[in-house]
Amino acid sequence: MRIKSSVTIDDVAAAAGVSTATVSRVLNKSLPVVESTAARVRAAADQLGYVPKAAARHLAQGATNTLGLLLPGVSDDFFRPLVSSITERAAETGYTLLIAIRPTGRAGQAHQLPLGKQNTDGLLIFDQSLYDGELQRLHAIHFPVVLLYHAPPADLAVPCVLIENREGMRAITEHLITGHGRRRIAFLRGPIGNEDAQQREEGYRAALAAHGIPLDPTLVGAGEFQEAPARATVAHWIAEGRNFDAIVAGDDGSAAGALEALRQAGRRVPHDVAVVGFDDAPRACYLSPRLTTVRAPGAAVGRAAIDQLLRLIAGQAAELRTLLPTSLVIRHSCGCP
Amino acid sequence: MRIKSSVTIDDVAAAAGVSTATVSRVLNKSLPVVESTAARVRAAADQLGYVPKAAARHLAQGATNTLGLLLPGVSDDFFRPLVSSITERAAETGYTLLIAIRPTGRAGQAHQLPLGKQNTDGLLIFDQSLYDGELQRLHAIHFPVVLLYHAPPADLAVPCVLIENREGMRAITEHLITGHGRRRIAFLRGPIGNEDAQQREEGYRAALAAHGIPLDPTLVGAGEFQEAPARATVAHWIAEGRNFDAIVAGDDGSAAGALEALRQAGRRVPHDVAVVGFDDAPRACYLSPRLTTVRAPGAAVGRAAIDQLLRLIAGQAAELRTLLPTSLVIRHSCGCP
DNA sequence: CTGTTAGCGCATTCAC
DNA sequence: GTGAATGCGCTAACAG
Repeated sequence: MRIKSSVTIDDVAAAAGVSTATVSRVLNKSLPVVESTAARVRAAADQLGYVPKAAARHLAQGATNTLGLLLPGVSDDFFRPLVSSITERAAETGYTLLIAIRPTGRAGQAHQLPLGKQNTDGLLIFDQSLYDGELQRLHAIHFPVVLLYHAPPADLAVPCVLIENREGMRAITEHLITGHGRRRIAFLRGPIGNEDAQQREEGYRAALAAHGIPLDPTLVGAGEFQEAPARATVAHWIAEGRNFDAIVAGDDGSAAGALEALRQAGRRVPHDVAVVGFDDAPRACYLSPRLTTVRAPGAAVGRAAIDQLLRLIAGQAAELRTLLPTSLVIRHSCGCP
Repeated sequence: MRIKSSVTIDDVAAAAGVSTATVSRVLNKSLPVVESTAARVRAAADQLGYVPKAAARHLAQGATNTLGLLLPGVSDDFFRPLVSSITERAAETGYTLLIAIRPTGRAGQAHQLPLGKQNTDGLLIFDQSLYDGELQRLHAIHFPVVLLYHAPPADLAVPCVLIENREGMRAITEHLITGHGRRRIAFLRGPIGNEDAQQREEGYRAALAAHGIPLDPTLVGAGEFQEAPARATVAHWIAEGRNFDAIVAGDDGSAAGALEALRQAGRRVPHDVAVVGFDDAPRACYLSPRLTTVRAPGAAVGRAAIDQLLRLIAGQAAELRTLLPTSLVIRHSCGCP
């Protein structure tokens, strides 16, 4: 004889003197039940501390009521608003959120995704390095997926939510030119192959071109979206005696690195060199001087992505491409008072 | 007639010409199977793209193979190493991690925890504001729970993983006294009722007492573990002309606030006033001067907590109280070169 | 070593 | 409105 380990719907039904079907109906409000018996059921459930077991309902319903979020790591400041908004939205819509973080180091290795049809109803993917093969497989079985901050391969019609990298970077570079009269503007690139990095660089180039400033290749270096490489690059420029009066960093992390290199070399910011970043990461306003940057609308991206995902799950058509605007955040590192 | 929506174990069994039991045994390596048929099964599974449905195995096994992590928010830098280590460890041990973040604003409201027996095998809780009632209920049904960074109510034998707040703060305060000759040392308290805050203040007081420095109540103010309140407090002290040559901040966030207030008032750090923090948050080394602080071993806490939790899940006894050491991180804000 | 069978706990038909 | 019966997909006995 087995021991009943936890209270099930049967216990509640017995206690309330009704069938399990009725208990289910009351608790899920799926069908009308006479109020008097409904009350009995609720009382019994409450009294026994009954909580429906997720696995059982998932199995019975064929849905998990769970959304998955795939992240490349938790190490970046950048994620915070994004993850917050996704968390909230999922809760609001009654979904459980399963977050998986890609194991470090395991690059290119074919491995099974921890999240998928087996445990979620849909997936939010923010991971550029995701196997295209995986994505293809997911798409082939019509599994609901929305990409965050990056576009799918051209032949795959997977909805994505993007931000206006190009326009944001163009605008902030232009601000340096027209607002502060800078002409020798250096650029700290993000990782090669990274979409955001690519688009941001385009924006930088577009602004120069629009104002008749020729691109000086010796003023474009690796920032890698990280502090250390950016610092090294700028230190190298200084050591070589390159002449620049502003630095446009690919993101706020590399802006921090630039600031540091400048400080060590005794260059004053923004007086000698103006510096701007991208993302408006939480750090941005702790840097000194406070960093002028482009705000990436993380929270909005999260909300939009969940909305599209829910649409897919509901079998409706989703926006294939949601483009969210960025905005300038003027602080002091550009030279504004 | 229903349409089979996704490939199940039956499909694999049919394709391989074996029973579902054998498929299960091969895929879970739960019992030996002749290699030749095992290979057939694997091939079939692979070919069909079979992925066992989590809900079904959970239901059949009576376990979810899932661990829950309850966080108060994602807004704090402090979490990063902690969450990373928990994530990794869970993956290493073959568990799925379900992260829930307490909905903002819903204070004191009796609400059902999103995580519990219904969807996890055990819970890691880092949320001081958790209803004691909830904790009691969990404990009553012997549900595996480990508390992070805070102790359970005295009458509840729930394992917890703590760090040496008191000793860490004592040591860093002493460093200011013996290493840099400071005597007028102010303190920026954390939130009232917060355990960490309380213990850290004890450490501060202990160091003063040990060196015969009387506690000056006018030099103890609210830091709230946040930048803005700390800045306000220090600005107020300065405006009032209070005399101090060092500030011990309850955490790195309030240290940042202190630094800012000092800078605005033209006080030089560390020359005029030394400043130290607690946590060694990622920000700490971006502050200027780089912040001397106490390292809270976030990653170690995560690993220890998971290990204890797995022990509980396995039905073994767990350490009721794991105390992890903190360590001094000497940078420049204390006056060291 | 392998196939057969019986649930796991719940939602959901179908009858009444 | 309500109860009885069925099945979701899988694992774990139990036989063989």
